[in-house]
Amino acid sequence: MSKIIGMRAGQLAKAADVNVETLRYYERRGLLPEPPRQASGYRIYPESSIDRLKFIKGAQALGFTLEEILDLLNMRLDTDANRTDVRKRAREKVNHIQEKIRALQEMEHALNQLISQCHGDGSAADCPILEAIPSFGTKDIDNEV
Amino acid sequence: MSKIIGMRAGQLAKAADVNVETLRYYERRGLLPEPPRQASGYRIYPESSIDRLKFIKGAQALGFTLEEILDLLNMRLDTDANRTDVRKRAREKVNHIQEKIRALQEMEHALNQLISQCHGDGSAADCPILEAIPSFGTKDIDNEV
DNA sequence: CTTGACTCCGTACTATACTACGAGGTTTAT
DNA sequence: ATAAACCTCGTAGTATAGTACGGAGTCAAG
Repeated sequence: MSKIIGMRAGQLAKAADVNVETLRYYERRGLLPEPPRQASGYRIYPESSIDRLKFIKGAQALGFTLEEILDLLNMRLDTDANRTDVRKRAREKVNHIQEKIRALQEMEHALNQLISQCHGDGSAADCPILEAIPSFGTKDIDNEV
Repeated sequence: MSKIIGMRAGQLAKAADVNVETLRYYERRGLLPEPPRQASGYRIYPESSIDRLKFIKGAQALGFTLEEILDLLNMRLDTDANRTDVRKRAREKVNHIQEKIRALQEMEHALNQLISQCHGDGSAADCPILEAIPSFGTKDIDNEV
């Protein structure tokens, strides 16, 4: 008797540090493909689901919406699109990501300014942050991927 | 007769590309300081409000919550905290930002992989993305600032 | 001196992304 | 074989971040 390899909802949820309900939610949203079922109806997830969930969580923390993440994940599956299209869309996403990186670097720089300007151990009343970064936020960073 | 310099809600909203209602919402949340009022009760915003709003919008697009942004903005105003504390908190935020940058760079790398692997002009069926980034998402990036 | 655009306020509604609930069936350890 | 633990589903509730509404007051142009 060969046992089907894979994990159940609870195990996956624990491994990826998400709520079990979130798995169903992502399945509905198309972020997590419908896994095979046991005779009982129980879902059996492959190990790779853990990485997929971590990818989703990571991308979210970077300001991508589930919609955008879906788009990222499905890029390779869009068989209607030809490779020229995929490359074009990928390049757009790269640009968008570079914008985000640039903005984060400005923020990092501003905080480092704050750290160096805010020396000694007195009151913090005069330590600036927004003032340290007049350039930040002047370029539009929207969430379009 | 000297006129009070500043802009009204509608002008600020337009300049910063946000909804007028959002201004009131941010005011309630403490993200936008309560501006002075005209005799009529109309708010008069200083020019600097535009930058503040753009900062907020930019930070949001990078995955920061309003709560976290408030924390960033108020860092310099926390007169209870001493400079040693502010520096410590700023360093934590810098680390967090560096994590985000690193993750975005991985994503960028993965997309560039996709672009180079997905050459020619045939079907996009076999162009990978998640597969191109086995390492992505293995390190936790939560939203704690 | 009126008309239209703008602003005020409280409150209610919406979208996104979960998260919980409850009734019932399944699996597993004792 | 039975109880604890787990899973199924639809549906309902929550948190965050706006966004809209509507009645009333204000301001500027004609």
